[in-house]
Amino acid sequence: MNLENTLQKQIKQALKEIYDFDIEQAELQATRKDFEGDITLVVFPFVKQLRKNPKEIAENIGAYLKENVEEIKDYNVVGGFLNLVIDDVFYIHFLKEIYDDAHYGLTPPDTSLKSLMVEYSSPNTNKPLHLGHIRNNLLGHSISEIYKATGKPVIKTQIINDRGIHICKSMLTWQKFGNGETPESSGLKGDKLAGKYYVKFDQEYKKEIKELVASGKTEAEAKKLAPILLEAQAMLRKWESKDPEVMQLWRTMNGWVYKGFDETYKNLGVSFDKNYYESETYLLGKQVVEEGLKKGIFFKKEDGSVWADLSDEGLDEKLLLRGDGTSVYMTQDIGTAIKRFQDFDIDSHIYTVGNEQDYHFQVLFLILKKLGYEWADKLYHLSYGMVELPHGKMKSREGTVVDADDLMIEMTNTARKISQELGKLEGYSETEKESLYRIIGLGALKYYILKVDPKRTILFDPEKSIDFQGNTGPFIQYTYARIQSILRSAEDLDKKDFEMTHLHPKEREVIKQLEMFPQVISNAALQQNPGVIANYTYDLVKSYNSFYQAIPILATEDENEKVFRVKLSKKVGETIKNALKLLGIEVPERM
RNA sequence: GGUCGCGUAGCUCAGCUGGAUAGAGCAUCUGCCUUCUAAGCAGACGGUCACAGGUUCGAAUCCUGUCGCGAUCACCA
Repeated sequence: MNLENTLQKQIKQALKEIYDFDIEQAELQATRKDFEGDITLVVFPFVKQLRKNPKEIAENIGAYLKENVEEIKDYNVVGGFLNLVIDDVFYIHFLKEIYDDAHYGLTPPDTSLKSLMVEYSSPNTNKPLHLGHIRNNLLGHSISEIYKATGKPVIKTQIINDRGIHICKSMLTWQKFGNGETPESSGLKGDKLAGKYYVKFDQEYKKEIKELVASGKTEAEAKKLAPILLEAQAMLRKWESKDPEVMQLWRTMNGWVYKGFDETYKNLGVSFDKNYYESETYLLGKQVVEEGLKKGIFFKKEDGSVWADLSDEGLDEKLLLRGDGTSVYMTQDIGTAIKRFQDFDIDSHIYTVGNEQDYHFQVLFLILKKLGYEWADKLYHLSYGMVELPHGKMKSREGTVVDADDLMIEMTNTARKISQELGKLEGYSETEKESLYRIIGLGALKYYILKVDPKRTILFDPEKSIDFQGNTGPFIQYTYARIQSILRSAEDLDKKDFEMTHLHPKEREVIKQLEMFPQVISNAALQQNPGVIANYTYDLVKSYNSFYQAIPILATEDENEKVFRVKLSKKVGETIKNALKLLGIEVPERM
């Protein structure tokens, strides 16, 4: 039983015995730094019913707890706050207790639970990944890791938007202007090559619009009549009728793109257990919608289009099938969701998708509920804010995107530059150094993005580099490296035993941070917010650094204390590593 | 216009399931490397928690309204 539970129980007992009063839950919080104590009970909530003054209640409970709970050494009362002082021995025992568990805080996979599916990334195959995708991927990957750490089995997936007019645009311009260019012949990554022709399409399209407007058409007409657009639309129709030549081109170009994506994913450190392809799933929802129509859940309009009426839920009517019977985005997502619950033994699903689609998911979940799927209540939209540049949103057609690959390279370069200036890597081979620069550079990038609450917009200024000092990934990694340095010279001290009864305040502070880790993980899962882990890790590291700087470790005279401090350091290092792993951040042995 | 989200120090962000005097980092300034890695530590400066009401013993946190920013309300995905 942990301390918090013990206290809850004893406080209940105290109120019962002293005042014959029952409570559900006592309000406990960490004691503010300016007061003596570790845990504080807020007694205000009882004041009204007990008709006693807060100070008196707090004094009585305090005396009772000091008497009956061995971990409580002392107490003091400030206003309606009962500050409890925990015995150092409790914290010392606590460290001993968790010391041998290398997975402290992490719950092993509970195979009796059904899995959670997490969808993220979900790119279009006509252009490379950019900073927005990086945020998406990091969030999806991290939330998967966090759930796993709570014991929940997780299946990671993406839906690849591999069909549609946007892909035909790239295909068409490649056919017209590409002269057979391939990733091999051009040295370009496959996704970059496809993206190049997507941009080319837009340029040609704009040129044609200009010409049409010059010849007397209105802008609106010109946009519809531009020959290159008509050609792309014709290509899409050919694709839908499985024209062999178009299919061949489509497969080839998508193949290039997948290879490019794989490289980016690998560099970013994310992966998927199962890929879904829109070309294979886009027709899935139709049947379900037609059945829903028969059951009267949906309705048909005069032109034959099918709709869901969500006005009872305060929303509008939503189109599910076009007048010509073809499906729309919503129809596909209905089908895909159902298929996923058929394909896998899952009971819940998280969609990592930008907040511009909040409405879409609100509607999707409602419709699935109307269709009677009991799992509809366990669908979540992990909605995150856009990554904006100083001049607004990124637009791939206008070339104002921050490319994912370029950014990762740039971060690695910055790490290299800083590291070389500091010059602390004597004895490392070039390969080791390069690997280290990558770990640090990506650590900075990932932490920078994940520490922010997902729902907030991130402003990214390419002119200002991402920090490597202060509340950053490298600061945390640096602390880890420092600890490893100590352990390398500590010989076998970390395996010895120690006896102690008193702690330095800095030591206390560090152990108190360690104690919070399991709770932090479940909080992060509950809030679906990796930032909770990031901020916790930062606090842990700050308290460790303060300890590190204030008191000697290896130079400690007393053998017991020395062993204790080495073990405390090792445990902090382990926890940093485990916490950063939840963010997809690696940890260096030196830096 | 309807709906949803956001607004905390010069900048970037915590805190928001109500509790004590609102916290970090960056930037600016002061100290600390002949002792375990200075990507660090100790400290100073910096706030009308957008604004106005309300609920409460207590509000940055909950409710209502106003203002500002953003998203969305496609037979696009």
